[in-house]
Amino acid sequence: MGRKRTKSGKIRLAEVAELAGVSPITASRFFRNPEALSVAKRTRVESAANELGYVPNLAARALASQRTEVIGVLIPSLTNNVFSDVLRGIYDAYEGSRYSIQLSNTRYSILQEERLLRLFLAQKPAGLIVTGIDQTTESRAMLEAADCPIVQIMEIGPNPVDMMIGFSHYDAARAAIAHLFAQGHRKIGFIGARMDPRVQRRLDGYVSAMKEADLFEQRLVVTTATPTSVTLGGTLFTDLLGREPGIDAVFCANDDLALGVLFECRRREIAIPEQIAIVGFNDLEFMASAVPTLTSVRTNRYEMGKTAATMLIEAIDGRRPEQPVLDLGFKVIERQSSSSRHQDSRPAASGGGAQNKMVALPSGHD
Amino acid sequence: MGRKRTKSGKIRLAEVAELAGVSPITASRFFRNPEALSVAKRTRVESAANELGYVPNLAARALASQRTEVIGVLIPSLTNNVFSDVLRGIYDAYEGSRYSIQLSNTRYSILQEERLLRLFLAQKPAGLIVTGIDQTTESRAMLEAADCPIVQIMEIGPNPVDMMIGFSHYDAARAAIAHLFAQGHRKIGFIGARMDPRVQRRLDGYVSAMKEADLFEQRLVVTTATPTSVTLGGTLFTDLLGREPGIDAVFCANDDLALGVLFECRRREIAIPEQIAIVGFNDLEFMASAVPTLTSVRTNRYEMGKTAATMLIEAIDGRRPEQPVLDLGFKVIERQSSSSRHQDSRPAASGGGAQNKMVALPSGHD
DNA sequence: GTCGTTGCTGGTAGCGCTGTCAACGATCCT
DNA sequence: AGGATCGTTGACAGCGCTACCAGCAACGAC
Repeated sequence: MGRKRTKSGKIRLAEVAELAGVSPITASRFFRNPEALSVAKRTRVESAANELGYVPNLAARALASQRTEVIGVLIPSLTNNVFSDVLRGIYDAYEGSRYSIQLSNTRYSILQEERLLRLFLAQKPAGLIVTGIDQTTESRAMLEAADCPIVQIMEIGPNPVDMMIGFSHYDAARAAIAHLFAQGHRKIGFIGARMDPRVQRRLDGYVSAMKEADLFEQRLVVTTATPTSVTLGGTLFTDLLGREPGIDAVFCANDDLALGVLFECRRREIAIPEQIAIVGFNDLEFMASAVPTLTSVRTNRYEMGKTAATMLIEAIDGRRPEQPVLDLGFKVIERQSSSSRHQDSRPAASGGGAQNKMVALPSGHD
Repeated sequence: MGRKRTKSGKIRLAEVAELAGVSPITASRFFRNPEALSVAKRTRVESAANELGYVPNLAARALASQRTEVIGVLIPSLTNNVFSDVLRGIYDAYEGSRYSIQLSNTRYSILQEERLLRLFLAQKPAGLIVTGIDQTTESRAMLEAADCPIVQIMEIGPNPVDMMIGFSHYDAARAAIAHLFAQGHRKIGFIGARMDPRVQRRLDGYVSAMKEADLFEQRLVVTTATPTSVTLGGTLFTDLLGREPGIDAVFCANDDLALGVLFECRRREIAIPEQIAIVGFNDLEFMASAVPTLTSVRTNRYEMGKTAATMLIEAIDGRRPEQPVLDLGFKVIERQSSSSRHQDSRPAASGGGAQNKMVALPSGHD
């Protein structure tokens, strides 16, 4: 009871209050809701805090207030370029806000995701960002029972838990195939790696487009559960050529694979796009400077992360978006690898909310 | 005072203790040091906790124990492949441990790093991982005053704050140039982007090697503060060719730039390696499957992250490594792009602790 | 002049857990 | 047998902050 000022050299709120000549609770309010103080006390507390170099104890705050200022982020991979762009957007959006990010890696396992979710929710996060729409039943139940805002990112689908931001991988794949059709290609192969739910939906889009044109054959599809890589692109393409030497185009489920195909074609002296056209997915930076330049489906990954984080913060602060489901769309960027005219960077088909407009959830494909 | 059992439906340690028929403090000990309990009580508490689905309140624990189980990680970039590999190693090492990771992005700014450090240290982290050895004086002082283990990663140098794990970028660059000399190259250009301290040291290594051979010329060096990209590799290479058309090799400060150079050469129909040899840095996955395959300096990024995290946890638990500075070394992976013999993947020079052995800090270059 | 009403401030009482120390029986040694 | 030691357990008192509610002055409406 008799303790006073710094007991172990560290500055507590009580010290700040004492220096400012106010009660601790008034000093506390200064940090949470400065407007509630009179201007005189506000400046007194502020200068006292600065003078002492006060930094609040987050653990004490969390314990007393029964909530944390932590945002949980669950992503499947730290390595994949796609997620690093999303993450960058998320971190950028939180810059300067009072929230901090707790990142965890599910390694593409929904069981791992469930385990992490349980851990996160026990600490009462201020909000949660989760990847995709394929949670376990248990995870889904926990998410719905959670009393914090939640954003699902990377794709859109029916029945959002709360908010959702992404685009239709299915439609994007269909647009890529439509582009190849428009260029006169018919025997179009598909190569995919990892085959997580989003890659699977790209495959579904490919299959549906091919079936509609009555061109689908199972042997045009080569996939593997192995994580993606450039080298793997070459391997899968070799496999595809072995099964069906007569293909005239390849749709790659991501750009790493597409680059691998490019190199494999070079190795085999296959002319691109004359003999085989290539279309990738994600439009990573290198696609535009490859030789030949590579067509890809551009996705707005950075914006996705940034917008998700922004929406989440707004929702935490009580300002829920009028439209909780946001389709960020995609755009087929036509380049030399699929253009008979050898032109560069002509935007072709696009879909969803490509102009970053808020749009209603398009009727899902399932 | 009169409260009892779940006040708001949530399970506290007190509930677990009550169900197990022990005092709260005994239940608390079960989670921190199970060996201190008799086997009978241990199993009783364990089953009670499982039955109730107890999850400890981390904020309360942190407040009461005056320490957190959070490891702070400060890295300059989330986008750069190099750091995502390191991060993956760090996250893998923490998997299953009781620590959690708090990641922050300094954006290559040592002032930002200082700000973040202040924030982190105020929360009494269990340990800290920081990138590089170029902190501000203020940051350095804070790190030295911190009462938690600290690992500096990515490079090694004199005067570690505490522990250190990395390799000599200077020596690695010298080895790359030595390799090019051995292949008969003399007019060797350097291209570099971002020019963070580690890239700068690679440049220093290049300069010293060239000067020793009396081959250095300022116009062979093209650098920019712009962040790296494949496209930028082509641009810088174009610039270099403009200044000195007679170059016979390029040492690229990273692999993205090298890939850009490869494409630019293809565009200009410059034969690799006959007309110009290319050497990259980091040995990213795609280097081995490019056409031609690209020589690079392999660095052990994943191991670096994993080992750093492991060392840190050990140190937190009181088992300090006998050798606090660990040189993970590098290896020049010779491939077609710099080999007159057109062979693939012949390891050439290597340096530092390339065999993952603990080695003493080699005498620094500065 | 009285009665709200508003704006600001402070006191009290914990949030859920753990550090410290004391107490206890059991075990060991001389 | 007596004392010392060890292993195990529990009581107490906070950790630093905030939720809640009460108090008080200033003000306006009637």
